[in-house]
Amino acid sequence: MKMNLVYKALADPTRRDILNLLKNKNLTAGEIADHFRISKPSISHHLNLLKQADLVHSEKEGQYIYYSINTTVLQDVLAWLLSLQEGKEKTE
Amino acid sequence: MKMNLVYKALADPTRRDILNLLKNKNLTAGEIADHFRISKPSISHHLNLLKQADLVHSEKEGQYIYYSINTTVLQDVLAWLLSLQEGKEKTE
DNA sequence: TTATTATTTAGAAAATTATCTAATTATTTA
DNA sequence: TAAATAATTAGATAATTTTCTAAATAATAA
Repeated sequence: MKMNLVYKALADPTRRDILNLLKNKNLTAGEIADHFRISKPSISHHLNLLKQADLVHSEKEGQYIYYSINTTVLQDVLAWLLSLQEGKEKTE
Repeated sequence: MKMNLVYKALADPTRRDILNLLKNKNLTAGEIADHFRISKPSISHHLNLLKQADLVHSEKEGQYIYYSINTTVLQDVLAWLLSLQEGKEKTE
């Protein structure tokens, strides 16, 4: 897994908002787009970046595409953040 | 605190490497720059972004400037990541 | 089959970011 | 004081990212 894609994906506020939306509920691309003022193609692009980072999964259902969050990759981010905090205990 | 600056700061691999370097040891700008192939002004720029995000602190000592990591802002990132994970427990 | 709806892909423009060299500022040493 | 060292600032360029409209694809409904 290319962790750089994960950090890059998390760097954009729109994408973080999308993850917040998917936190409790799986949504279609259209439902997601409805929450934002930017165009559907732009949202589609953000969803694609989230997918490349493996932060979301998509599943086609008829003419709809449902998106769901995948938090497994966040484990590595979490671990890294914790490691940064622990490191300081020695010198302080 | 503008959290967007934090996520943006963490999105660059060079800046993440800088944080890794500062994890155990405070270093001068020059010592940090020596770890990378990119120019000193570029490193200076990255340090500035990390500082704006409040992820590092700088202190002048004579002609040197010492940089140290500040992990307090990471609490919020950590909390958000955990909230994303928790949200899914309901639906799964 | 034709029209409508949902979504993505293509291609381009605008904005942001990363990087460089040259110049500047501040400090220390000879 | 003059030279050397540490670091930043300035200004430019290249690369990446965000966003848009228009067009394409796929599925459903009339």
